[in-house]
Amino acid sequence: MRVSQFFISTLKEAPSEAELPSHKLMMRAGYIKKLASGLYTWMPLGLRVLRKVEAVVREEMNRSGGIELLMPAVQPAELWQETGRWEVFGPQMLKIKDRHNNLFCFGPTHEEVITDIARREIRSYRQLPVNFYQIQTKFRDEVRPRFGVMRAREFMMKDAYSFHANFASLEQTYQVMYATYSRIFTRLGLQFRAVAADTGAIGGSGSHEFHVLADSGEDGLAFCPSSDYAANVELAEALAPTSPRQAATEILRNVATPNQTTCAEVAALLDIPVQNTVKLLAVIAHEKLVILLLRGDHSLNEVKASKLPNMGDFRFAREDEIRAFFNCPAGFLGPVGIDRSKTLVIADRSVASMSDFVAGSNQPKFHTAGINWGRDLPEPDLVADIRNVVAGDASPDGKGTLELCRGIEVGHIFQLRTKYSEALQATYLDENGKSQVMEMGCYGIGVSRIVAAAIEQNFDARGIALPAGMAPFQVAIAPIGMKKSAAVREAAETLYAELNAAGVEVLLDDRDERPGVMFADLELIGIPHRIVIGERGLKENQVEYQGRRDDATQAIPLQNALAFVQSKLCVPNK
RNA sequence: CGGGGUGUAGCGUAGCCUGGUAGCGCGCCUGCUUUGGGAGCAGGAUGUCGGGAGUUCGAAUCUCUCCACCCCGACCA
Repeated sequence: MRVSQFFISTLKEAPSEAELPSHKLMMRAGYIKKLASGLYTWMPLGLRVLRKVEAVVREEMNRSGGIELLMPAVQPAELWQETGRWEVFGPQMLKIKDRHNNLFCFGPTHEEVITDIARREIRSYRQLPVNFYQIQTKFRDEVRPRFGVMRAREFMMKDAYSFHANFASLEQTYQVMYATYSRIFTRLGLQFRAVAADTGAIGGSGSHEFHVLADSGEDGLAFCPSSDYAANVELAEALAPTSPRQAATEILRNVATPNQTTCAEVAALLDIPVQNTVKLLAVIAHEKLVILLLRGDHSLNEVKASKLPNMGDFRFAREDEIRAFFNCPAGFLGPVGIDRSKTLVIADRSVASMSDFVAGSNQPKFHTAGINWGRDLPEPDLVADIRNVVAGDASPDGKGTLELCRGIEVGHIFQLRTKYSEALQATYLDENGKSQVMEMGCYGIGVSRIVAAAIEQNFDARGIALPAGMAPFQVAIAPIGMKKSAAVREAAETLYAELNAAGVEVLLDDRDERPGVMFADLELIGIPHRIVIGERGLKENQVEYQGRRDDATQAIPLQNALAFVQSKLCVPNK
């Protein structure tokens, strides 16, 4: 491709709305253009990258037995009403009406449609298992789209759905998909981690997420370096302390804390470890105020808490609800002296094993110290794991301690079991001629998100430095003074023709720009290999090579340029 | 949806407090020069100052209102 016949639009300054390096660079490199919040055009350059990712995903899906099809993006409401998700999905689903006033949605996912296909097309156990997939645009009306295509409303997804005669078959395909996903992310040159995950709104049993590791990731991950335990922090279990609760040694007393409202501030004032403090969170569950107790340095895990009996969709209590119950402003709330007939006290496992601890007093400007369970207040109504794990916690598999990192979720696989096949009556006849409900799995990859995540992991001060498998072009030729110098022109055109003939994706910068402009653009847009051709070098019969991650150029004989580039393409550019 | 913030040319921004000709850098167009790290000179184009209403002789600037976008939180397959 010649730059003069392609379309490149780079920016020296990133639009002010971009925060993340990947977002800024994708805007600056002209990969994407924003149309509206969460809606982006993939410009020619960015689209080439997107297609590279798609191609790898498609190849690996085909290789592992996936069968590609393409379902409609627009789906009738009736199908969603059958599974009850028309209501459950809520405002995240874009609902639309056609000219006949019939209701549709722009598909946020395709369990309903594919299960409808399965129930119509699959009659016999002989047709199972089968694994359908598609690569297609999804729309989810996110509450807060952000970070460019990282969390866009319209995005490209690969979604696969498998159907099985029994659970063992599902488990087998699930393992195949797990391995396939690992291979896809490895091939794309990404650092990633697979973690056990919560199943969320999609439902089902087993589930794993695949995360590209990046500090800017929106998800917290817990993993154990000395075992293969890894889980989303949402799910990672915080074990109960192994040492039993110590006997009380202190007397119960109020301490003045005139300006201290957080556990850290109180601990600092009293010169005690923050681990000796307890914080109280007041939440409303089923219209009843519930008290959650956490150690001062711990944070609430809302996913865990919402799974407790009667907690369901709880919310934090408002200031007026707190005052009505405690007769005290937030910041000084504590568990001692509470009317336990009107509330439920749920203590985190770590809090339940504490003694002589400090908490609010339910009087402004005072905290209470020397609190002990049993002596100063009744035991908790419920002791449960309701906190997020922290680095250094014991691994739930008992094989070491946990570490934390952050990740960008790029893949998620689920064992759906019969949630959708039952609702939509997707059945088949087994060997005995008996009707059975199909087992189902589903497997998603955020194709467009991978592009952003990969850049998040592969950039430098000069711009995007994607792994070779994802770069928009493999090689760039930058001729200096091309219009003026016949020698330069001829050498550049010859090498360009040779590389094209050899099937290399080569970009010839024939704009006749100054060298600095060409270099800056080619580096910004992330071409892994660059050949510079100038009169200076041609006098010595040489051209220059520089890899995108190299610090310096190296001279190579002109006649070896083709072979040299080809040798570079054979080794991973990482 | 709650809290905070921002809207001025394609991008980045100044001006707003204290009302009076809309400015700068980059980019873009023309010409000449230049050609090994985002060139120089000369000339030029592009703004309904987010929309609407109001106050005023006069509004980018003050007031009200709507909209869009961004950040934090909640939410999230």
